[in-house]
Amino acid sequence: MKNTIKVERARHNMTQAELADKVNVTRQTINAIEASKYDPSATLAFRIARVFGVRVDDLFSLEEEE
Amino acid sequence: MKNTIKVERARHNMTQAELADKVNVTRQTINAIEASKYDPSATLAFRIARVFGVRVDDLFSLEEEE
DNA sequence: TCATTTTGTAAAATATATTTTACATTTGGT
DNA sequence: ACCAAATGTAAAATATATTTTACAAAATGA
Repeated sequence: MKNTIKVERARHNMTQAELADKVNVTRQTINAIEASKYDPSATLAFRIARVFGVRVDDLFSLEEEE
Repeated sequence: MKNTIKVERARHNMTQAELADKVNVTRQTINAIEASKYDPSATLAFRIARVFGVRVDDLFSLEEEE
């Protein structure tokens, strides 16, 4: 799972903490997802996409994990 | 999280077990997701959407959970 | 340079997804 | 009615996401 959250945050200039607030998770969760440390739940993926007004498919992509 | 997996399966006439196979999870996982017993991971959501050739956004939707 | 905000990271605890095994119910065809 | 395939479901085990607390490093502005 890759994603362009960092880019969207820049575009909307929003901090990790602000985004975390809006989607009801902790800052660390956003940080970890941005860094691809682990994948979000589908629900969280949708919430984040909604904040930026983009489709989940445009924000995330499946980088062939085995 | 709602989804139209059952419809897509019908359209492609594919069984839960077949779909499970294609996306590398168990039949029970597909069954539970169809029944909205729990939400899939984003990765799984993408894999399922890919099988049907649709966008994640078209297959799943966020039915305002609190 | 100093102070403040933002980001990176980590370990332990908790919540949730997924597997495994197993059985019951429904559905479709004959 | 019978048989087989498909679906529904459940409990315990395991994997993975997310929280909490806490600190270190980097970035930004004055």
